[in-house]
Amino acid sequence: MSDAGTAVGEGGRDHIRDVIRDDVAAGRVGTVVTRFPPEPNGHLHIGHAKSICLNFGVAREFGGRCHLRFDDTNPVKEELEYIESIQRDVRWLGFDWGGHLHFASDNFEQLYDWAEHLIGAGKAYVDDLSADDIRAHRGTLTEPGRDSPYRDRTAEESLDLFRRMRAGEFADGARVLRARIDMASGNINMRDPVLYRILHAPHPRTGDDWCLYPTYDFAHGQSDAIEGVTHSLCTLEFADHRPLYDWLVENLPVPSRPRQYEFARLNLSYTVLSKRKLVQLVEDGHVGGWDDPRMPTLAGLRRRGIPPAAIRDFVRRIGLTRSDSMVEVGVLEHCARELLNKTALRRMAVLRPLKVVIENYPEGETENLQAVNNPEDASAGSREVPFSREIYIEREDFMEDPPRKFFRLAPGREVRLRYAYFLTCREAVRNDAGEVTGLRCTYDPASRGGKSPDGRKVKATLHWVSAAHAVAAEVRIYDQLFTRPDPGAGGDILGDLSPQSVDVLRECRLEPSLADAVPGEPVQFPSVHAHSPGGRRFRPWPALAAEPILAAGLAVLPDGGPG
RNA sequence: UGGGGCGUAGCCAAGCGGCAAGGCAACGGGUUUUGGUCCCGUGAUCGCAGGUUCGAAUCCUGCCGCCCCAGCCA
Repeated sequence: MSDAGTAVGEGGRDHIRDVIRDDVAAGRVGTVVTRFPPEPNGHLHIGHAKSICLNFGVAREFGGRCHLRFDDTNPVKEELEYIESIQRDVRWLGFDWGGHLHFASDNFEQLYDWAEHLIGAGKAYVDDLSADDIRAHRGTLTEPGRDSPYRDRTAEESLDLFRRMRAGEFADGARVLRARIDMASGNINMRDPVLYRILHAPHPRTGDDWCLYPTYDFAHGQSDAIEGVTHSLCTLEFADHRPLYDWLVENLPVPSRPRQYEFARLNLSYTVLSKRKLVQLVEDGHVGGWDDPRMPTLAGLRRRGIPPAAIRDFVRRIGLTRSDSMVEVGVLEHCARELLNKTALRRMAVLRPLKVVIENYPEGETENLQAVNNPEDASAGSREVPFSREIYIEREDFMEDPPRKFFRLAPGREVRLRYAYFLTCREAVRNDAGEVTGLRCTYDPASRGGKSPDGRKVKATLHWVSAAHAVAAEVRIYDQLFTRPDPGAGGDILGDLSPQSVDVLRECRLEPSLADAVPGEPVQFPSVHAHSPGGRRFRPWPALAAEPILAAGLAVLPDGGPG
């Protein structure tokens, strides 16, 4: 275990680890080899984190290895940019593939040879039917399919055609290579699935070398076999493909015999994890980009200040099963809070400033007070915070006519200024419109540090910032992107977008030490009772986890859940 | 009416024939220089109905419900 939460790779007990344990115990596999196989057509999100933690975690637990393999078989959708970002995100999450960076495209030549092998064995044929005709022949869920008129053409003819497909003689969609399996199978994936299609498109890695590309089904299992993957772990929707996966691996002279096992994909409340929908959010400008703090992408979570160890802990907690489930975001938020509470530095920041003049504090004087960096961690030390006659406190920490349950400042009431002094409100200052523009207060010089010598108590502790020393900043408060736990379930995803999921506060005042904040290092603003843009009150913590581009005057507040 | 999966508390999830782990959430109470943290306390007879058994969430049968599959996407 390194930092709080789970160490990289720590796993539990589940149906997949049970199988692997048995395989190892029975001597069926020597070195356990897994792989995380993203298609480079989008950014990784929290759902992928589940698979990444599983694959890399299992490899580590069993002393094996995990490969990072890009399933780059569809050049029309894939881009180099994603190949880079995916590697960066996997590393950020805390995993390392060593020298095992692979690409399905590394195997294109071998896969092509195996396709010819299948043709030669009478187990695959070139079909001239159009995509529409193939669909029409496929049958339905309850009716068997019909043979293509080209299904029985000779191996020689298919081979000739297949070679000419590679040579570029035909247009996209003109012909495909199909496996000859069973058009009457109840499993539609076995009704002569397409193995190769013509695509005159440049590939991010192989350029113009090919004009026909293998489908996922033809590339995945064979790539596993080439790499020596022993346990090919994927989500439930591929369970239907397992018979095909097995059929191919059994009918081809592959160097090893991988096995596929499935687990349920992650569903998180109040967000969407489908690549198509995430792309839509980005492309239609509903968010600032893939790394918008409201996005469930790893890049977005990172900007929101959620540490990778919190994500690993989250994955460990939600378990691994074969049953569909919807995990509440609260679990993720809890993991982030728990870790951040132990590690984040505390700093004072006033989001909506209200000027306070301490009338009995000497004019022009400044003193430095000691403030603890993290009450949960003494080794984090302390810092000095300047204090003076004029300070800012949170506007909402004062109420002229407070209700029963309001414990903070009000006329005549005494509270504590964190790490400073006890403060008593004498009166509110108003402008012509009658709005409170400031407070006149007095302090108790004997309460320096926040302790009352006579033992009297106060019901609240306020955060504050010295007016003359404060750093001006913009703070953004983010809330959930969607208004319902199951976005889109009522029809349109866009209709469930929260009308205002971000609030930009431009008048914030931060304590001076924040000017030196390390970008990306989470910071907590104790006692900030942030409100979501929609008015919902966040828990008083955690307040900020920064992408602190504080240099640019920006800080980010992570979701806090309803308070 | 085809094939493949799944059904244990609000949400996850252990359990694999012997008297239903744990986590999150929620609700009480205590501590507290964060209305945070921390601490203590509070919840299920296991989709339904039969059957087998001394005994079943765990075995059998039949229902019911939910998810996935008809891309030349992955």
